[in-house]
Amino acid sequence: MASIKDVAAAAGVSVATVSRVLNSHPSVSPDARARVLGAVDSLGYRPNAVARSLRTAQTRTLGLVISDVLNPYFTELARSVEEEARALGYSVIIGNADEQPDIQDHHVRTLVDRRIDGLLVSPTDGGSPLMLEAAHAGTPMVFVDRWIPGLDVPVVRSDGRAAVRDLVAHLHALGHRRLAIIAGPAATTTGSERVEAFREALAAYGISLPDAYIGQGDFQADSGRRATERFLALSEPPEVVFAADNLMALGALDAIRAAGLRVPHDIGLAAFDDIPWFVHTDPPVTAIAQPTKELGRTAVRALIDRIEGRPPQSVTLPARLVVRRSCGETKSPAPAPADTPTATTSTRRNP
Amino acid sequence: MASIKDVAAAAGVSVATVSRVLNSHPSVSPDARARVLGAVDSLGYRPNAVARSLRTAQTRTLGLVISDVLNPYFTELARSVEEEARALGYSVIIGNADEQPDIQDHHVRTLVDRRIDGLLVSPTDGGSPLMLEAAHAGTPMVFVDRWIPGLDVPVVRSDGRAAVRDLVAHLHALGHRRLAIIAGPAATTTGSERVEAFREALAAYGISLPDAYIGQGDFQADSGRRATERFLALSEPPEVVFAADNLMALGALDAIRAAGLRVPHDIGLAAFDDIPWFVHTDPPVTAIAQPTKELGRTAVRALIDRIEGRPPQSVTLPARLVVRRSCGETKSPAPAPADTPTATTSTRRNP
DNA sequence: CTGAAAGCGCTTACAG
DNA sequence: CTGAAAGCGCTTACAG
Repeated sequence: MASIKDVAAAAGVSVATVSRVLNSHPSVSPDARARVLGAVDSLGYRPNAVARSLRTAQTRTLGLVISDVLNPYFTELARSVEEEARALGYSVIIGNADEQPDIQDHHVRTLVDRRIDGLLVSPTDGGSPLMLEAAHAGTPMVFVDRWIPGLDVPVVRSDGRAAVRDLVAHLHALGHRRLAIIAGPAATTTGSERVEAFREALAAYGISLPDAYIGQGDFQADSGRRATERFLALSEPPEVVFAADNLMALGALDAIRAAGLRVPHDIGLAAFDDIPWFVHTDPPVTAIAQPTKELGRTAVRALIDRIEGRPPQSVTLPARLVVRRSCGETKSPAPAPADTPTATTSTRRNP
Repeated sequence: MASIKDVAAAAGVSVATVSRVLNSHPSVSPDARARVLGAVDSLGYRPNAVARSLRTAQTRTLGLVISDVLNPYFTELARSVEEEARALGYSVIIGNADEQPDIQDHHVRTLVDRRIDGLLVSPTDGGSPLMLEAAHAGTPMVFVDRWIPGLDVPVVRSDGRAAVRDLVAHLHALGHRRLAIIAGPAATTTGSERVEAFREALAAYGISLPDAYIGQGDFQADSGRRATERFLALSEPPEVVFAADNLMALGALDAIRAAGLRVPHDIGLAAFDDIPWFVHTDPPVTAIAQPTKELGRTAVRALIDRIEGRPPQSVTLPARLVVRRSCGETKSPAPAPADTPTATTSTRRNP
């Protein structure tokens, strides 16, 4: 592959001049510029980004470590992050932790070794030593979705508290009183917060959340399945199960179906995180939708602010309830047609 | 951040010795090794991968350019690629082309500029000049899923021909004769091949595939919706619609629902590419499943073979039909229970 | 076993 | 406007 030396030789100038042309430095004669551009063209020269990074100490690359790529929520987040980063002149390298702290650490280490300019993380756990070290070592960092308390790292996330209250109001209006939740790992913020929000919302109706109605999941489908099986085996099973993410909801659907029961006739189901497929499940699933695309964009901007020396900001965006049919039909006024089929493609449009 | 010089100074040795310890070169005295390791530890030193890459002319990084991350098929492919690459000591940088040739080219260019060791591509089009150049310029390259004919680049893909024949046999047995397809872009191999496979399979039953029954899609949900609307507006609409990927099937479901029709009662639906959600749609969707995980693994191995100078091999793996209920119920022997709820998590297990 | 030195491909003061 | 030179952080023959 041609190097800057080859270009300089072909153009009959020094490598310094080639570099200046390449970086649109003003003081280059039109003649030299033309000769360099000609040489670049005929040699098919492309600057070596590795060498450039070594010299300038910046890679124009962002790292994104997410908990699980197979989770459509994170896929959409990753897409929006990459889109915004690209628009701002950065590339992004995605690391998939697969909800495993050691894989997460592997990615963080690799990313830091490659000297990425900044790191976007949705931590899988409460904070491994490596993650804490990275945060303190001064790698510009921003948390998205999940975060680690006690660190001086900006957080971009959404607040589902109000939406969970709306959900509980909806369930209560439908006459449901025995309400259970499948929680995520307590070590994650989204794991514990969603349970707390649910518990508080129930309390407002004088409903308690007994331990038997708290299933311990890990945000993966299998755990949703197991938790639901346990609920169904109870002498008094819940009337509605609220899964703290979409994969556990999928597992819950599996378990309910395997037990020969029907949603919502025999048991209701709701989920945190909305995805296009929920419009098409049997029945369509009532869910809490995060402003995922906006979250990704905002997180990138916050990180780049930090990288470029501007004060970064933590941002919290509201989530909203999308009522469908999986908890039973509302008898009263029809629910707002919030999700026409076009919901599928909403991710393709800018708000 | 500490550099190799700092470590050398702290350990009282030369940078050459530090480098030898880091790369487990045999000829280092135990004493020197211990002092270096101690210094590395106390300084929290991590080698700069950028500098190392510049020097060794290898990045131990693979590029993967896929057509659409939001398509669960590609997400799963990407995951399997990353997993296998990691196991073999490589990182992977994913570029999402979003089915747009110019974005695809952007990623190819960026990846080549970063001097990735090899490129895995599922091309969005018939071959942009840049892609052809990259292939000829000697960047080790392997095509996955889709490929560009006429290039000397190994291809790892799956053959759906037999599965499409099984599908047509299934539809024929159910009494369906008016069969339509929503095709992908003709410029992609998977776009054209699936139509041809379908046409051939129909021919075996003396059924023709009229132009009106070929919807032109682009592998995105919206195009599936529009094509289906057009089918439904026909004076003689098809009895079954076969979507060439899962997103267009989702769009078809939308259109059918919007028209107030039911699947399979009013119209049948089948899809190429199986995904966990198809078990839970209303009704569960009959689909052709690719060995996606295996495809990703095989592609990585082929690419690394090429990178490390071993002769790489093209591989074609068979796809298989998974019968569910979206084309009507089989009256005769119940279909094999190929997809119990555990299908959801099958991607978590090794075959 | 060890170190001095060259060099990977760039960028950027510095001097002219 | 231009070039010679230093240097980013490594690795690796080469000589001892």
